[in-house]
Amino acid sequence: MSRASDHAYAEIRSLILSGDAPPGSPLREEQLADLCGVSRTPVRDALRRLEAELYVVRSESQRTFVADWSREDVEEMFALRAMLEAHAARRAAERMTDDRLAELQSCNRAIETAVSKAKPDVVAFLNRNREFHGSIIEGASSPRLLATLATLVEQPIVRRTAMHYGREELEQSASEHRELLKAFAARDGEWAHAVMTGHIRRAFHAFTARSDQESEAR
Amino acid sequence: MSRASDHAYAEIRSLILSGDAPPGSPLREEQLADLCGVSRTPVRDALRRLEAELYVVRSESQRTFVADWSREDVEEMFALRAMLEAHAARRAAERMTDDRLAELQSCNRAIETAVSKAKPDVVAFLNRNREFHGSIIEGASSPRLLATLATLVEQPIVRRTAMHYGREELEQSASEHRELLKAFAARDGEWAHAVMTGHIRRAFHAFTARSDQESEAR
DNA sequence: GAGAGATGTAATGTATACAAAATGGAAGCG
DNA sequence: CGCTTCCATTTTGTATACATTACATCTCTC
Repeated sequence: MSRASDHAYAEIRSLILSGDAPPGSPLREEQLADLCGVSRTPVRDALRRLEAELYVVRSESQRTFVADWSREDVEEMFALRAMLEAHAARRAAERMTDDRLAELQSCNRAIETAVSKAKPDVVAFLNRNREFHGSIIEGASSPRLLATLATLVEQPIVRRTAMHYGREELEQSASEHRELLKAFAARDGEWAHAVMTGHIRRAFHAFTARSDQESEAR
Repeated sequence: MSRASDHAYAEIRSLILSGDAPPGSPLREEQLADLCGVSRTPVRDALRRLEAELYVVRSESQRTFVADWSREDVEEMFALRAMLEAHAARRAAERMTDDRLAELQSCNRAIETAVSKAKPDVVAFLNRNREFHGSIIEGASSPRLLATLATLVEQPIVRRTAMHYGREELEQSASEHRELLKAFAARDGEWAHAVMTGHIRRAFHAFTARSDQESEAR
């Protein structure tokens, strides 16, 4: 897409992900326009995209706010993600090519490298992890599914989960990916489905445990 | 939402659903603006919404076209819908209130009335059917799920499926709804899940059979 | 003093003009 | 004769000004 609109999208998204614009805080078009150095038109465009991707919500009076996810929302999001990604994993296993398998293996090696460092490289983990899951969805060869998933997988919550991962959880994640690769190598759809379900469910509980811990700290 | 933007949305959507703008045909902003009697700004807004709801697609050069669903796309859409609505049905059954149950029963009575007429009232069927499914999704009490589903359920394909239903298929659909109501009355999540899965799968096969038939006719 | 209504302020919605980009066709070249 | 390149035209992107709507505060009445 065009420059100004893309720039506004990236800028606002990063505001949200960094926490500079915390959940529930209002987003005024003119303020964002000034911040990005563009006019309101591309900002409105960016906000629409962010709304479709559930980063922001609009009140009935059309004011925009950073999305605030309740515990139930998060639970439901993980449940949906588990269903959808497990479905994608099954389809991907049934359609697995040698090329894609090699790509996935190489991707997970990069994840393991990022994790095994003295100070785990969480940003690299996140990027490679997204690449890994994205490649599986691609391998399911259903573009509509892909579009639907992309809006769920790329949620702030997911990123925050991993941002707070400890080494143990990061290694667990990479190990689950290895299991998934075995299922793919065997072209076993049911196996891949089951492993992916477990992978997402574990991530859910890691998130819940972490946020309970944070609540206590307060 | 505001008047002009809403109007443009409704107008363009109806262009697509009616078939006046067939799949693959280009949608030019200025032309649509003239048609709706508004400026390009609200038209752009409407197109963005329609894009998020998969009614239209944008080429890499940002031109907009009416979405063209391949057979695989349709198959995948139904598979996702089955998963998601069955999930919603399970949750709804587990949370079913007497009020909602009564509402659903009344809704399905309206469907049966529409179906049993000498000349089945397909438009009424469609509206009530959407109400029925919408109420179930609401009863699942997970707003994010609802938003995701709405984009899938309201697809042109779904509408066209029913538009081509014969009396037998319409009655079958109403009868499946009755079965679903029994599962809800029993607050049996698993039962509701199973019935809903069958309901959507049958709709899928009704659609495939119908479109195969149309292909032959050509 | 409390509540309802009005009014000013601040936000979003819309229209229009201009800028940039892409497409398609024509002309020139091999 | 086919291909490429360039230019005209069409289409979308952006900025800005103005209109409209929502919100908050203030005042007036009970």
